[in-house]
Amino acid sequence: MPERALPYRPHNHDACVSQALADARTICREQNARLTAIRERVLELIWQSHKPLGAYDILAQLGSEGHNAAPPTVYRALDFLLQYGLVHRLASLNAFTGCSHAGENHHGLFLICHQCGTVLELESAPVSQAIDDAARAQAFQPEGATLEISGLCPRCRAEANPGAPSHD
Amino acid sequence: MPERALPYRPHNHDACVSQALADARTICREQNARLTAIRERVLELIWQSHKPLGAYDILAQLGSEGHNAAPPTVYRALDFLLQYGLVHRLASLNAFTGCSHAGENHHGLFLICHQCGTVLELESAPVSQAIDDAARAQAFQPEGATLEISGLCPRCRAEANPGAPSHD
DNA sequence: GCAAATTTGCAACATTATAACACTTGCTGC
DNA sequence: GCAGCAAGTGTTATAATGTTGCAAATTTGC
Repeated sequence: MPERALPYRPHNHDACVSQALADARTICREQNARLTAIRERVLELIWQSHKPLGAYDILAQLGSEGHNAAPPTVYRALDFLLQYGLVHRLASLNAFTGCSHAGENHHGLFLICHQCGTVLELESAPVSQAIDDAARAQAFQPEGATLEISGLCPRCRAEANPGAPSHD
Repeated sequence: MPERALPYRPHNHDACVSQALADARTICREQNARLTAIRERVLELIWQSHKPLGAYDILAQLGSEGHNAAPPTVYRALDFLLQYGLVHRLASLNAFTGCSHAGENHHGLFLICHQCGTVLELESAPVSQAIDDAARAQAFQPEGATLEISGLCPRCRAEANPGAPSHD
């Protein structure tokens, strides 16, 4: 599997989108789930950038392209996409972002730039392990995680402090 | 400093509350912040249990005791309490919980029982470290964290599976 | 084709949070 | 004490986010 492009660096974003859509189609086919036109369109809108989209942003975009949808339409599509792990909801932003590890059954760790809004999803075994240990130490049985880190992405960091070297 | 009682175990909860209020008064005095009647009352309501409270729950409780407040009153009190680290907001629940490490300038890790609603706040150096490492590996500069783990607390685990031994 | 199940459309509504502006309270310097 | 100012509170209205319930349309399995 090819390394995915980092959202921070310029990349052929159309390729991101078509890859995500192709993955989604595969996953849905395998699980006998129906990736209907609306669901696919919502997924595509979410993938239009690496910035999370609110449900009402999606609604507005659908509206501006003639599909006059009501909130439940969007929320149902989002529920479906969440259920199949194709998108994530970012609780700290009330917004949705495309899942870059679709099909891997994971809890992501999200790095959210409060400057430009870009989100990078990571998997980190050490983080998962540390959390699991901490929970176990309290006899707590973890089932789901919301891990959202807010800060400055490398690009915005560089802008804020142009002299500093980049460890990129 | 005495070990704090665990929310999961029966404890003298009045002591939790009065400790929290005393801490709050100290912190506010030190920082020349005004812990007014409303702010203190909101803090007390939040500490009434180890279950997070929604802003509108607080509003309702204030109402039921004759103080007919409007949403901004509650949200302003909450903003104040958040600012001085006396409460935390749980993004995954849209609710507020008392900070059990007030004054320590920290990001908590929250273990949220989806059965009984109880929340335990932890500090975990290994978790913080792992997250910091993961962020740094992406040249991302972390500033704030939302770490909320949903699962089963020991008490509810025991109820769900009475035969299992407790590693308490 | 047809019955059943799933999906979508739609209207209304619920919940969470904020804006704007007037009024009150408490502090500061004199 | 008290004028003047900043901080805090009250009140109304409204914005933003998310859900319920039911009917119509579409798809699926047979």
